[in-house]
Amino acid sequence: MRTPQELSTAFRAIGLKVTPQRQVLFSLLHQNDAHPSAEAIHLAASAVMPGISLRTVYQTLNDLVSMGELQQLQLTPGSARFDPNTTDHHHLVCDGCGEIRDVYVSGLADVDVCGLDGFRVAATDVVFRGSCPTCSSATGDPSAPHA
Amino acid sequence: MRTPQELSTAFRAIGLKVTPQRQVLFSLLHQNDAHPSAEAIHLAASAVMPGISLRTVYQTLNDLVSMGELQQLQLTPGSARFDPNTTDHHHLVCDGCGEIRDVYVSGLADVDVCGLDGFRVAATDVVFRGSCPTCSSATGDPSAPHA
DNA sequence: TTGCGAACCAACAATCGTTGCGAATACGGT
DNA sequence: ACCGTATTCGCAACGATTGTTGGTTCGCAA
Ligand SMILES: [Mn+2]
Ligand SMILES: [Mn+2]
Ligand SMILES: [Zn+2]
Ligand SMILES: [Zn+2]
Repeated sequence: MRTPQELSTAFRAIGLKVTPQRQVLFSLLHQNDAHPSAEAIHLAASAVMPGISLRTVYQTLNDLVSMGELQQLQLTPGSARFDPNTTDHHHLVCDGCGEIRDVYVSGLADVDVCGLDGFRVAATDVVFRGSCPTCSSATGDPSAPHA
Repeated sequence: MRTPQELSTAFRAIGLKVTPQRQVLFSLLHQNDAHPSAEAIHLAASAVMPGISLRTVYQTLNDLVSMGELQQLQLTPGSARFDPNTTDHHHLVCDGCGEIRDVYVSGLADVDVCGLDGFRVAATDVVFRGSCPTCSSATGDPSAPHA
């Protein structure tokens, strides 16, 4: 996702107005690597601008997604997550706490894929599921310090 | 997923009963490679057993998932898809029609993953998104025959 | 500065996918 | 056949997201 300033310009360029609400959302999303849900963004926005409506948050998130500034992820059942990181990256999902982290994968082009007869691949998403360090140490860690 | 017969035995072994509804679901799911939604399964089951409730379908699907006989996939927003194929495989998702197909990937162990500091990976899911042959030929196919 | 139209909000209602609940029913070990 | 318990099913409720409408605010181009 581009900077709030650049997004303001981009919004105006396509006839969308740059409102205070949208500016708050721009800055909350900029370089946000937490992969927040709409609800989480609304919560954070409410701290800065009390009264901002959840409806407006969804509206703006959808705008950003269709502009290609934001990626919408559906890695688990439940609410969608939003990702301003539009570089080529993939994700770690913690089954324990639901945290999502960025991960960078190289050598993907070398894997051998069997079964795509005629299917045209536009994007490849790799999702690693498991436990984050916090959740790992909390339970069932065979490498935990003694008893 | 095992055969309906084996599932019946497995259900009884853990104190679950083998009802006609469940038997219908067992046979509809066995070797089903369509990655159906709960709704789709309910529809198919209704043809065989009119009156079977959607609630029962969800109930049994959940049982099968927690027994490890069925995989639950959430590859897009919307309804979950269920997959009796428990072999090591991955998926193609058609953005056009929503079809999901199996695909087999080898050489995944050789990719270089950067950024998993302390994260414990239990499973890796690869999702290829694009267009199936049908949807490709329908629109925007640069290799389509003439006009 | 003014004016048009876009965006906002509040307050709902509605949709979709899924689960909770409770009364009636049926499986299956004895 | 009997009985305890699991299962079924219909309906209500849920969480996430979107539609609507009417009144107000406000960006921004002229
Ligand atoms: Mn990311
Ligand atoms: Mn599959
Ligand atoms: Zn965790
Ligand atoms: Zn298709």
